[in-house]
Amino acid sequence: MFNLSKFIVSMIENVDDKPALKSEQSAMNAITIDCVIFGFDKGSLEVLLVQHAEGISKGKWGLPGGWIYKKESTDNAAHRLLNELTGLDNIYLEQLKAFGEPDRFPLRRVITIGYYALVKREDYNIKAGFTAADAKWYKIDSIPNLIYDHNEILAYSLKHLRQRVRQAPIGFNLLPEKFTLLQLMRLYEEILGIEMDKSNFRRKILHMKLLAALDEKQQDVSHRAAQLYKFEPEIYKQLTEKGFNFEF
Amino acid sequence: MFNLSKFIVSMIENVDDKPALKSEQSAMNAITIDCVIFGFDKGSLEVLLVQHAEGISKGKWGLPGGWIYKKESTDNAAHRLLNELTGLDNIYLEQLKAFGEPDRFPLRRVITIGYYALVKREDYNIKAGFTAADAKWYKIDSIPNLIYDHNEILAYSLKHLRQRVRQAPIGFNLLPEKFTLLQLMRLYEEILGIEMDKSNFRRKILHMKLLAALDEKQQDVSHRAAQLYKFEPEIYKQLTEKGFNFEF
DNA sequence: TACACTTGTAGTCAAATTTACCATAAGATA
DNA sequence: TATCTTATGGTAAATTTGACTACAAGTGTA
Repeated sequence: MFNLSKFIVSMIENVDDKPALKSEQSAMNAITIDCVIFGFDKGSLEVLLVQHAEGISKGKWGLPGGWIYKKESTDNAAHRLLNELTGLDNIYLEQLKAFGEPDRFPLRRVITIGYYALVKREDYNIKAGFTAADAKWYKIDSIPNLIYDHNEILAYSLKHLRQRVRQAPIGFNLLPEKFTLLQLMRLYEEILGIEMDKSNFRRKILHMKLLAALDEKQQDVSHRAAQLYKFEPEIYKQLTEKGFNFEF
Repeated sequence: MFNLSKFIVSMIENVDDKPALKSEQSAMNAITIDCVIFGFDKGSLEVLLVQHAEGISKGKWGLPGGWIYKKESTDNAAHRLLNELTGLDNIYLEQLKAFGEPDRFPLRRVITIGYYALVKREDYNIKAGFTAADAKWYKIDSIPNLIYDHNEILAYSLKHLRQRVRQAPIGFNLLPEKFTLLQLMRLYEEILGIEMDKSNFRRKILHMKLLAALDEKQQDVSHRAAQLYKFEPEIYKQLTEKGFNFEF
């Protein structure tokens, strides 16, 4: 099987020895992209990390990343790298910021642009095509020591996510298409690290009119099945145009 | 007089002809910094622009910017450039994001990192040392066509400022040390483009306990002099640690 | 001095929202 | 049937918001 993460990481470490890319594309050589990929599984917020297979940091984990082709935008590069890693398209992806400490990369001066992505674990599990030895989901409260400044990038992205999730309904990108109100609440509780009241959360979120009740209920649960809802991007769009505030 | 903005801008345009920098420092060559410098004067939010003196975009205005030395962080580079331009230290400065469209710079592939700064106009007026022909404050509702993607960077920074100003009390950086509540309210009105109620604003902002009333009143006004206040960073720090929400 | 004018400051009150609860419903399981 | 778990609906007090009124403290002027 093609070992993707080894490929991605080795590109960076070996840049001084050989052409940066095995691809036909020519890439910029002082600037990279690193992605923090968030997932949500069984009540826990997780991050997808890849393992270094060779070089000075062999065996250590890091954020997936890579180089930017000269003819693509940085956003495109991030999408491309994400697709190469997970097989997913149309992922929610946003730039965080550039990380530019002069000594962040040991071999030479490389600035990296951090991105963060939110993926639905159900989609990911189906399409991902590499072994667990290469890439692995880590709970955010048990992240190992990462290469370079990747811990810093991760910490920043988490801080950013916590802020962002209060401003816009991006949390839905971490849930399945159909979800219950309690699932949604647990997601917010986990991301924000707070406890909420079921009943009040319910009233508040429904009052926003962002959710559409489906004609369906939860299946295979050993208790009363909850109503399933889906997120309505259309309505969100309408509301934001009128200056809408998404808060808890 | 040393023409600073000509210096700054020419560095970028002439990079193919000669060494990028007239300085002794060596700089990275595919990545720049551009700064959106906000000021607040007579009730209007303004931005400091510099004029191109030569090259293909002679006479056109743009954001002040420059190159990053190999041995300095991007944040340092932004502070240094800002200091070279305005003579100011300790300016409030934050990174926006990297702008990486492949054709944003016409001559070759250059990615720029956008920063935005908030300056007190009173400080600026004292120390700035170049002619009005080089650099000029523009009201945000009458920005001319700028070089490259600088209009886009400016638009993004404005959007960002509007969001940020609701999250954290950064607006104070645009006001003098001592200010009245009405001045502060006008600032928020201008930035957010809304109208507020004097009395309610007063109640709300004082309730946050972020302001300290000074033993001083406004001078030389032809009406009842208002109480002067100053911002208390200490208290803000305490409050943010407890999870504090700054909203209007 | 009296008066109008401007802005600052305090307070009121109804409406809306939040918070902390409680109560019941709807299943599943033993 | 009894019991357990989660879903869902509701209530009442506390708090916050928004619209508005009233008055205070100065300036400038007739």
